Amino acid sequence: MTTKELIIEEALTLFSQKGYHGTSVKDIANAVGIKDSSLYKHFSSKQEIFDIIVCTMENKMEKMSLEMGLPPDNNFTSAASYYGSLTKEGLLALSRQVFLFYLKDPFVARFRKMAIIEQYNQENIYRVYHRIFLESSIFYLTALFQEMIAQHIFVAVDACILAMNFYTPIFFLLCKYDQTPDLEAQAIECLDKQIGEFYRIYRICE
Amino acid sequence: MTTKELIIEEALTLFSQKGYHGTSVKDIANAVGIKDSSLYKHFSSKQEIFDIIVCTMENKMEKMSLEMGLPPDNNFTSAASYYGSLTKEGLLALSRQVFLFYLKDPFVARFRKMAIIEQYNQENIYRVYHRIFLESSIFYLTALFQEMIAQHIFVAVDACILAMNFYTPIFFLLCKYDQTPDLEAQAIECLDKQIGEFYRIYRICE
DNA sequence: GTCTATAGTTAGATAGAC
DNA sequence: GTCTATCTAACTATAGAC
Repeated sequence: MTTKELIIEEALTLFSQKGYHGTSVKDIANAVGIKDSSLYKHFSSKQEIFDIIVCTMENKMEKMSLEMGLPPDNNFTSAASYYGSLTKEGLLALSRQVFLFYLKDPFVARFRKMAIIEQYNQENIYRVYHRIFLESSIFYLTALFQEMIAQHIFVAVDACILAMNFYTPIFFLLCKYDQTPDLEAQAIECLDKQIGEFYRIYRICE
Repeated sequence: MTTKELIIEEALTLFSQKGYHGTSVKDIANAVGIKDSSLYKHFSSKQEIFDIIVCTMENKMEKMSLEMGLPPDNNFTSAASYYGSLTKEGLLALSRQVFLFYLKDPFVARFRKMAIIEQYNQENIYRVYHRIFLESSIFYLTALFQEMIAQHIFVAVDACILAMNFYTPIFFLLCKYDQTPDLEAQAIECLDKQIGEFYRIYRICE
């Protein structure tokens, strides 16, 4: 890893814990193991470090979200069929995978925390955070459930409602168990109950 | 309003927008209309201002949460009967009232934002925020729905699941529409759909 | 690309006049 | 209880040696 990448890395960790203003250039340099003045050979300002993190993570998150969890490709019809073939246990496993990815993936977890604490302060991260965690998720799931309803996998209710019922407990649990990795089992138990209920209500049995 | 109260007031506004480290003592003093040094006649440090806000808001929030929205008294049996008599429109109105209170009440809205952006940095506000917005809400609703199930108002499923299904969309929408008061109608529309669905699924019709 | 040295600014906080 | 003046420390950032 280059020094530049190391700086990004340590800055992300510190920003996600103490926030932008709570982290000094010296803190970052210390974490990297260089003097604060040396840092300016790689970046022109502290703000630039932050902005580059936002850009980098924006692309990374977009890519990860696509690979992970939801669309294997961007074809909703095949995705719907694929998920439709899942048993209840398969659906539980899938939701756990998505939840734990957002909760524990080192990049995603730090980025989410940084975004949460800097969203009112830094315009760029507000947009990215809201797009990824509050808009795209619902948008994608709505389209997916729409297709699954068309394929008679789920009962015919407003797909947006399905998306909300599926995703909002995940979002809530992410916020709730953010700082308590030791309570992961409890989080998963609650998640399983919600997804189980979702399956019970909306899944059309063969 | 005394100067001391004014300081608390302006500090809360600034902390909720720019965070603790993003707000200087001078910023607060300017907002109040005094010199920064004068501020130390009322508080011994910047941290003390923050801590007093947390304590004050903790009590205020606790009281408001009780008055508002949910329990008219702490008797779940009567509360359950009361809410059981609500029509669908009554339930929608109630959920809207709770949502808009958390979203727009000047104290609650600022406190929630401050809590969100300082939760990883200040231990005291982490506890208060999680207790009020992530634990108590679910805990209270679980007890309430438990009682409503016993009274055959709702179908007999795990009351905790009901509480999550009722509350997590509200929580999600609070996060989503925090900074966009102009999109309030859109938020309410989505909330109504979720609560309507909740009513449709779980309410036992006479 | 790292270091030392330092400029220039702002931060939180105190002393003492009124 | 507000002000001016001031202290000390920390901050972002730059200059220049190696």
